Amino acid sequence: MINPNVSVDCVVFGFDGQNLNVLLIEQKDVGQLRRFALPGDHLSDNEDLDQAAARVLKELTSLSGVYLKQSGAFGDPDRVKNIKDLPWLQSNRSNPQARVITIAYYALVKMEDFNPSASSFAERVFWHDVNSIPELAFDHSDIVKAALDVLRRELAELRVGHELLPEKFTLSQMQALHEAILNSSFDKRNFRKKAINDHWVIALEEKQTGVLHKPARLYTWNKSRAGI
Amino acid sequence: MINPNVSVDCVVFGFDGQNLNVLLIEQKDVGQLRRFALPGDHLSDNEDLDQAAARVLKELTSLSGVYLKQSGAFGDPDRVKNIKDLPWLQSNRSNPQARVITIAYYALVKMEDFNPSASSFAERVFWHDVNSIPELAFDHSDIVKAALDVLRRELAELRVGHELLPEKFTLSQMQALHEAILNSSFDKRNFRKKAINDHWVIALEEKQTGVLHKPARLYTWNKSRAGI
DNA sequence: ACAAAAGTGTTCGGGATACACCCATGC
DNA sequence: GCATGGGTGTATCCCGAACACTTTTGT
Repeated sequence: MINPNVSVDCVVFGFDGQNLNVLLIEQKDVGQLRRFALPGDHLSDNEDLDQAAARVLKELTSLSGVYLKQSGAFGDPDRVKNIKDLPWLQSNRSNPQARVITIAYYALVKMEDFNPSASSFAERVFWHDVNSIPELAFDHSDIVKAALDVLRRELAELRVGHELLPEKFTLSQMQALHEAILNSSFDKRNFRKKAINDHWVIALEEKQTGVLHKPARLYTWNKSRAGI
Repeated sequence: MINPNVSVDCVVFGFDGQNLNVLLIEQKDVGQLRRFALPGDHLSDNEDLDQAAARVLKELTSLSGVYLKQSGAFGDPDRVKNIKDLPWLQSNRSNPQARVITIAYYALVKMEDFNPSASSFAERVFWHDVNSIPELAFDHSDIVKAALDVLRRELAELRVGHELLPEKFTLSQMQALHEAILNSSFDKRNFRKKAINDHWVIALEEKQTGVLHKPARLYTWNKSRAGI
C-alpha cells in the first residue's frame, strides 16, 4: 500500500569531472506538454523514509547504491495544486486533489557510474546543468535550491564528495569538483596546500599515465580524517 | 480533518539567563506511568507544516508567537510501535497502529516570557534541563538531539538567539546565552571583542541599575547585521 | 619545439587564543 | 571596606588570500 499523503523526492547531483548536474525526469503527460520534475513518488507502507527515497530513485531512473541524505520537508497545502500540474495529476493519481507532504533527499554521484534509464512513469531521464534548470513541476525548483544549499554546506565540512572521484585521483580533479559544486574558483596553490595540510588526502607513489602533458601525482582520500 | 499519517513535533528550547531547557509535556496515560514527550500532534488539512507546528504548540502548551524552524523529518515505520508507547496510543488514537511520519521543529524562547500551561492532552507542561533529559516517548529523544545539533550550528552563524535576551542586555548576558547553548565557556575579553568588532551589537549610553556591583553597559542587537 | 597541465614558496593581514589586573557600585 | 561582577590590552599563532614561473610529458 502506498501512502497518499507522503512522498519522497530525490535531488541527485551528478558530477562529470567538469560540471554539476541534476537528474531530472520528463514525465509522461497528456497533450504535448513537456514536464520536467525530480524523481519522486509516494511512500509505501513498512518502509523507512530513507528506503523509500532509494526505492523511488531506482524505480524511476534505475540508479541504485546511491547515498541519499534528507534535506527537508515540504508541506505547503497548495504545493501540488497549481493549475499547471493538474493535467498530470489527473492522469496519474487516483486522487488528484490529495494533499502531499514530501520529504526531500539529495545525493551526489559520478555521472559516468550511472546510466539512468527511464521507467514506466518517466518518458525520459536526463542530466541537466545545475546552473540553468528549467521550470519544474510542483515546487521542485525550491526543493533543488534547498538541496543545493545543504550540499554546499556539507561540502565545506567535507562530509560529501568522496564518492565523486575515482579511488585514485589528482588534486586538480578534486579542485574541479569543489569548484563545480560551489560554483566558484580557487587558487591552485592554496587549494593544494589546504587539502594536504588538513590531511584530506594521502599522496600515493603513483602518477597518471596516458595523458598528453606532465602526469599528475595521484592521491586518495584520508579515510580516517574525512567524514566517510 | 486531521491527517493520520503526518505529525509535527516541537522542540522548544528555553533559556532562563543561566541554563538551556527543553519544553516537555507529561502525557495523560493509563495506569500510573509517567510519560514525557515533546509537544506534538497531527497535521490538519489546509495548514502548512509551519502553521501546524505553531498551532500544536499553542494547543498543548499555550505558547504562541514563537519562531519555529524545521529541523528534520522522522519516518521510521516503527517509530510509534514500541511496546512502551502502546497504552498511550490505544487510549488516545483512533488507529493506534497507524504509521506516523513526523516533521520536527525547534525554537528558542526566553523562559520568563512564556507561561506554559497544560491543555487537554497534557497533564503537565514543564521545562527540563537539556543536559539531563529523561526517557521520552517514541523517538523523541532522537528528535531533541537532532534539534540541538541544528540549533548549535545556527547559533554559530548568529541566526538564532536574538529572541532570548531582553531588548537591552549586557554582554555578560549574551555570553551566558552562548555558553548555555554550546555547553562550553569562553574568555570574557575575546567574546566581547568579537561581539563588538563583528557588529553583532550596538553599545547604548545606558547602564544597568539596581545591581549590587558595578553596573554593566547595555547593548542591543544590530538589526542590520544579525540575521533577524 | 610546442602544447598542455602539473607543480611549487613567500608575503601579508586578520582573526582566534591565551592571559591578569583594576574599577564601580551596593551594602 | 568588602564583595560582586564589569571592564580592559597585548603578544602570538595560524589561516586564508594574493601572486608567477618552471617542469614534465606526448606529439
